[in-house]
Amino acid sequence: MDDSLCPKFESAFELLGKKWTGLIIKVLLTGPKRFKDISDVIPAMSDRMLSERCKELELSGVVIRHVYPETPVRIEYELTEKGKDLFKVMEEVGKWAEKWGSTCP
Amino acid sequence: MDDSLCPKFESAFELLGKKWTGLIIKVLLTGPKRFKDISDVIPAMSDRMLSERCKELELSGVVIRHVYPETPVRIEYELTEKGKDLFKVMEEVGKWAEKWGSTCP
DNA sequence: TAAATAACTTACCTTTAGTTAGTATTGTCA
DNA sequence: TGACAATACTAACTAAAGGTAAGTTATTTA
Repeated sequence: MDDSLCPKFESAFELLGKKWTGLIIKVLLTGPKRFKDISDVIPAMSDRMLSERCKELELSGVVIRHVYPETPVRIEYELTEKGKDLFKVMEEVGKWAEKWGSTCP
Repeated sequence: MDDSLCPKFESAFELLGKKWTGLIIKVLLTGPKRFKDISDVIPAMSDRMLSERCKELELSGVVIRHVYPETPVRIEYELTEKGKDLFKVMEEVGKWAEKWGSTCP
């Protein structure tokens, strides 16, 4: 049988298999958020990382960055359709996490 | 509303949010595999990484390491119930990857 | 006897992530 | 007015993770 991995699957995990990415997406599934809002929910993550991940996620088409030219300027990050489509993935991760609590067997 | 992240969810992503982990689990979902078999399916990953990840996955109760004292000794890695339970997650990642091909919006 | 295979380990170096501090812009407080 | 605070970053530096290549042990095959 063909056990070789699908390249699409591999590239999905280039995204999800990076530190913080999953958590950022999870947070954005609750609606568009400002930089500060995301960083408040994930305090262990540094601003530098959040900034870097947001750029990567924008590049890969998972989030859009909205600039509202108010005073002071407001910037929001929102999931695209592609991003919102990760809902099911996150839901299953949530169920698994709930069931197994993680760490101990 | 409470947007704070569940610690269980966070710790799930300490596992999945690491390079190679997702791919190794995906491979093991097709059945128990030897070290060499896994490394053949994921050629971009080094032996050092596979060795390190296998230990981590064993520690977190996702895989069991079977030693068959034949000559030469045969070692197989198999998913535990906890590991097999990630099937749904992987299935959803697969669907998403299939739909969005990854990278371009 | 030489070379090969499985399952790792070690040493070394590069890339990624973490920490701390700083910047530009605007707003608020005394 | 002047000091301080908030937002959304960036820069500089250190620490940790990952990559590369070679070595190890035991056994088997040519």
